[in-house]
Amino acid sequence: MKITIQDIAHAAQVAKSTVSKVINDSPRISEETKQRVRAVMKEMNYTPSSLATTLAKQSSFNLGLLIDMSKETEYMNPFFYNIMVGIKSVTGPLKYELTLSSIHDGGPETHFLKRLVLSRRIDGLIANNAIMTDDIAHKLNELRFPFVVMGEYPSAPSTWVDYDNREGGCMLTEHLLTQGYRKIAFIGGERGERLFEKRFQGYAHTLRQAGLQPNEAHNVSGPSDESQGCRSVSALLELDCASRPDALLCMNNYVAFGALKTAREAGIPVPGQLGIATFDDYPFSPHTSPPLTSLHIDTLQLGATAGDMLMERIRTPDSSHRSLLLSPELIVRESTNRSGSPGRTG
Amino acid sequence: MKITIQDIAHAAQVAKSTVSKVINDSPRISEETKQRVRAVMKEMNYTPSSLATTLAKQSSFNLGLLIDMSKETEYMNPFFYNIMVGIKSVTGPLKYELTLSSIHDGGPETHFLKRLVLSRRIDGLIANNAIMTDDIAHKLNELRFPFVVMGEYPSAPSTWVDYDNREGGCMLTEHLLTQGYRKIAFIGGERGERLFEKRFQGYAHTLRQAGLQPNEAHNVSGPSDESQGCRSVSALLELDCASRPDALLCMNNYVAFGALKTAREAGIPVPGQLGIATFDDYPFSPHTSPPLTSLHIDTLQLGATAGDMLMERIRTPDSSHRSLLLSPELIVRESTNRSGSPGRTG
DNA sequence: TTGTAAGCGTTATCAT
DNA sequence: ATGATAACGCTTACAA
Repeated sequence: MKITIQDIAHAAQVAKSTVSKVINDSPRISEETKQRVRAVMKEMNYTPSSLATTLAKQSSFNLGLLIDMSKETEYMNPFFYNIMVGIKSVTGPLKYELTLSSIHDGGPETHFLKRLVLSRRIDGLIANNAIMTDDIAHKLNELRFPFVVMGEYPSAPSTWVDYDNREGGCMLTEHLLTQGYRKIAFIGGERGERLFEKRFQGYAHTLRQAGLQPNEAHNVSGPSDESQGCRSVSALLELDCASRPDALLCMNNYVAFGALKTAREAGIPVPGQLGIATFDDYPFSPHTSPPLTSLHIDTLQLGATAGDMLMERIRTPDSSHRSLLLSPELIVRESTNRSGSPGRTG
Repeated sequence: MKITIQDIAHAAQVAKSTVSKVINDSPRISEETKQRVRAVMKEMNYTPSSLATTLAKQSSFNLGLLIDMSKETEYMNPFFYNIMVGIKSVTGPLKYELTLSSIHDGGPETHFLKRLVLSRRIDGLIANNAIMTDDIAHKLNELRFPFVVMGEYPSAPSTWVDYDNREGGCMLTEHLLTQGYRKIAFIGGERGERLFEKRFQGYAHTLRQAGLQPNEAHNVSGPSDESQGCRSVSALLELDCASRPDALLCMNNYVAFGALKTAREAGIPVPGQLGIATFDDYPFSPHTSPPLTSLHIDTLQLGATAGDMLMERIRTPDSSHRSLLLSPELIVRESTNRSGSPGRTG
């Protein structure tokens, strides 16, 4: 037998509307009544039904986090927990719950738009850019439904946050140049991948600023995994002294790990003869020998920012869209530390 | 202007109760009427409000996944995504949503029991054993609220799943013995840690079965991180030939990584002079040189099983509690491969 | 300051 | 096979 607002009203000798006002701490209720009603609520161990509240208030106080669980994006897996904690850290205190949803849940029949948005199960949505489409964005805008995209999404009006991958490319390249490296190769990733394009842009830009330019011979694109790192280094070692790189910029930890391993096997001293820097600080960077200079992304911060932006859109759904690029952090470690040594390679 | 069941009723010239029956595909409605009503619904782009359905049905069709976000358990972080996908893979098709919750959300004032359970926001709960207490378990049982614990939880009546850590300890030890290793040290972890106790039990048991026993001199407990792996190996290398171990069983990948690194620096060949096996296959095991023999835990399967068990409890809340130990998988790699060589160490 | 009554959008129970 | 009507448990004008 569960107790309702009605029961409290009876027990406290007031109308149920009065109880409701007490629950919501309305200023038009006397302190005395509040005390009494609260006492009764506590006494009877009463908790309002969110099912009813939700219907009456026409708001679920629930947010959606939408991802595509069918593809295991290398990206989401390790970072998901942090992103989620980041989101909750700002939405939790505001009493919002967070519902996880995969686009393809419940069969292709039930699009998430129906399942979550139109059915009013959620008040707002955070979605990865990997699953966002212009259609969806337009539809959401049309419905004036609050949403935030995680990851750049410039192709349709939307509010999004991302880390600045281009700037990241600049930072790493800049660092390598400062350390005296001059022939820097970018390894891992392929033309057409959003992440690669941005990062490579930053790299190329910074090189040109320094009066250098990407060496065509260094062009070894491919998947961003360990074996690609190995292959890249093997290939680059074949080059003649003049064009052989003295530093590597890696797409991620796996590529860097493979590169480091192959370099070691080839007897090339790192960082002495070959500097290695990489995007991401997880999972290997702090652990390798030598530890890798890397570009750290605060995924907790990313989630928190997405949460902030979503709350703002919920408050003011008609405000204009905005987007934000967060700055990554360069973590300098031994793999690029050539300070002191003039470091001529060849 | 959002359209309700009433609007559909009008447009289709039927009572709203009829529309409701069509929505729920009641058999007492003529095929003809169904067609017509469905057409209208599609036409008007109608989606039932889950807020209303939920109140009428007295069920939220929502499950809770409860964790403690304030402590970053090494455990949850990398595995969270898989666990979650596992849960969704079984609950999603059954039309349940999954709500993530931290125990401490919304201030200490609002206990999750109130926030989620008593308020009826969720129909069932999956919780990590790290946050479960006997109090909570009793309370949930008292409320006849369906819940499943992830990780062993024998101290109070509950339904739980876990991987069999004791068996894991047996499997790894057994494997090392089979490879001809005889002086096996267990490194990483500390007395009192649930995980350590179980794993160590399996290890010790298998040794004794083989007529051996844990060498007291091998006792180097401590945190389960890389530096502990390094320290342990350094310490063990100090021992005289007789008691120096010929194989290591590591609490996790970080310990193993540290051990491997130190062994290499000391010029000890792995697996020739020292075999190394470890719990967990993430994040290093497949990538090290040599790759590590490890005990893999299918976290997706863990989530899926928890989901299954929860659905069962929701269907039959009064069935008796049960618990399940899943078997881990041994992945043999080079770090323990001494086949062919008699492998005497000293 | 408190009470009355009409929603909120469904489902469920009866009649018909 | 369909329709009225009462729940479901809370909020919110509007009255008193």
